[in-house]
Amino acid sequence: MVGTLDDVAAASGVSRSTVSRVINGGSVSEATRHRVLAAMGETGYSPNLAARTLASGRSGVVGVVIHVPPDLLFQDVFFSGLFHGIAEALAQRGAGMMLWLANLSKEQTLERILGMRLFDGLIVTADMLDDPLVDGLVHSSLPTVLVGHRHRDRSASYVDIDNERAAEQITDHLISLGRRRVGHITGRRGGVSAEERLTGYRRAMKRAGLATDGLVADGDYLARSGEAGAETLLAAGVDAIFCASDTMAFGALRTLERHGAAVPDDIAVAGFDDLPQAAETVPPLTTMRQDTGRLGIEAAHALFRLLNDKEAAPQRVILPTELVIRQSTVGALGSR
Amino acid sequence: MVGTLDDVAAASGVSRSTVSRVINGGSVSEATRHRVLAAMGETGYSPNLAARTLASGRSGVVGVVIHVPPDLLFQDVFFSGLFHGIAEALAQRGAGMMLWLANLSKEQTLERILGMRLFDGLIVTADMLDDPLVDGLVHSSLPTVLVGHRHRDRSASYVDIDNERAAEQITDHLISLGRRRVGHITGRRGGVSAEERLTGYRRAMKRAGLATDGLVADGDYLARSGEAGAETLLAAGVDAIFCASDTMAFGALRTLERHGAAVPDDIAVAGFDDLPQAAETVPPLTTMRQDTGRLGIEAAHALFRLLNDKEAAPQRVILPTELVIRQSTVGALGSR
DNA sequence: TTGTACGCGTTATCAT
DNA sequence: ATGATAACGCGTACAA
Repeated sequence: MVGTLDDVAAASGVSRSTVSRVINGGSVSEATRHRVLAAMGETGYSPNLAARTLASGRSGVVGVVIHVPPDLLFQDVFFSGLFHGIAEALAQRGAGMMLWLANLSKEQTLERILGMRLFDGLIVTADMLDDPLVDGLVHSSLPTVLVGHRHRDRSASYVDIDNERAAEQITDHLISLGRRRVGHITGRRGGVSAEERLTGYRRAMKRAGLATDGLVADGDYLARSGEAGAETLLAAGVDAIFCASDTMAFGALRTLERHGAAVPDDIAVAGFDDLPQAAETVPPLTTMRQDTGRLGIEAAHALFRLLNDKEAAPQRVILPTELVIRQSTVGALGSR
Repeated sequence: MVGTLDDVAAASGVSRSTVSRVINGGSVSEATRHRVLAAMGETGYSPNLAARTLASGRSGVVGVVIHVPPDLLFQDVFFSGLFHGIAEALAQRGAGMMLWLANLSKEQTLERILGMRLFDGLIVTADMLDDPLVDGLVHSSLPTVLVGHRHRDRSASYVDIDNERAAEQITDHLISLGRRRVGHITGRRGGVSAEERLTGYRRAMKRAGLATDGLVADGDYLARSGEAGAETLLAAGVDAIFCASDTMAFGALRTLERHGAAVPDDIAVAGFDDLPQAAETVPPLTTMRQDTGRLGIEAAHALFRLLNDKEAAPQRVILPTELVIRQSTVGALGSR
């Protein structure tokens, strides 16, 4: 038995409401506050979340929805970094975290989450172009922050990076080095980030007057698709490859090495993410740095802003990315 | 507005209690049940978790406590597999999952979890010899299932493998191949699994009349410590190395290759876990298979048994492990 | 500053 | 089989 508000009230000789006030910060005289606090210490009282939620409508719990196959959460650094950031930020603010992965269908997940009516707010990954789960959540009455966003989410709250611009920038870098047949290995097609990076790549190529026919290979962000993509692009006779993820770039490097193609002399290679390993490859990988942990933290903070101010406008946060130039594109020139 | 029990009652012309009965399976006539169900469909009603929890004392939510640094959750396959299994099993049973990692101190975590009084039960990893968090949770009034267990947890509910016996078995295998100076690279010292595997290794060696002085190198389950440990053991002149994890074995193999030591001719190598990559190393790795996903599933099932039967005895589940013999210990002999 | 009284949405007990 | 009605533990107008 942990006791209730009434127990504390009885123990300290005041009414229940007074105890409630010292907990929630109402105006209480210093003397009684002291007595109540003492009583709370003895009984080891702590408020019942269910009762408090029922009475106040706030639970202090936020739902985190990452509807991807659970193993992807661990394989794909984007998700693990993101998750890490969210967990940390929520814990710091004393919020509970309820997690939903892709163990159920999107429809089931949606129903359960909205049905519970327990959460103060939601953090949801939104990378699929067509996603009934995200649609349902965004249009629910719950304060929701998306990680990533589709065009239709323009009026929602979200945190994201500018994928298109980042891809354009890294492609520009390749072109500025004199590369003309720049290939691209995409991320998971149908995903917003993949499509936008592809768009950015295409735009840079077009602006430089370069064709992209046959220079795009579909990937899925994972290493094996990088190997396969490089194989394809090698046959297409590229002189540079921009991979939509570092992980794919690692795979591409392996393929190129197996084929005896020199990097960057024959073919320049660039990735996206700046994973820790990107600095350790041979040659070290040029890439676009993004901080996925920060993305998670910002998502949590945006949500808190929404929760603390009912009138708050939708929160939209675009985090910066940074081109990190290493030897996989500039050879030894760039260093020492 | 999602509506309340009263709304449904009004819409279907029955009392609130009757609606509650059709939801929770009381005895209701087929006719009224039908009307109520229809009304629920229209209003899109779904019960309020907080209210239900307050009234019944059951929330349908279980707390999952994996108090390790969040990045370890992703690096260490033991945890990711475990987590995966737990998430899947809970989702299947329609239970919500609230997750606690090491974002707060153990004391803070303990306080928050017990303070909430929202969970029906708890699943907690227990690998540290001295862990106030686990102690507090086990001694709380909440039904709790441990993953792993210390000696002092003998009377609690847990799922685990027999680490000591498994280590003994794999060491026996090495000895049976004629190896005499079998070294061991341990897991995280202070962890139950690491200590027990060490004990099992020592026991097998002792029984065979072999000394272990200078043949034990401390590791931490991760690859780098495997490299370092192999370095040490190489200098100690071993003819076999049993690593407490596959990940460390991968590191050890790299070190041995760098030193030009032939595996298994000069030095036999064995791991623990049977990760997917264990079959892909050169040579393929002999190892002890354990199914960490299954461990998570069993933990969830054990908890459900506890929840469904208040009188249930403590659940104790020891999952089997399996010695998988590959070329890293038997060379080409074992195959084709 | 403090206390009273009601409501939050359910479940559960007791009549009927 | 069904319907009142009392908890469940807390927040909060409102009154004092």
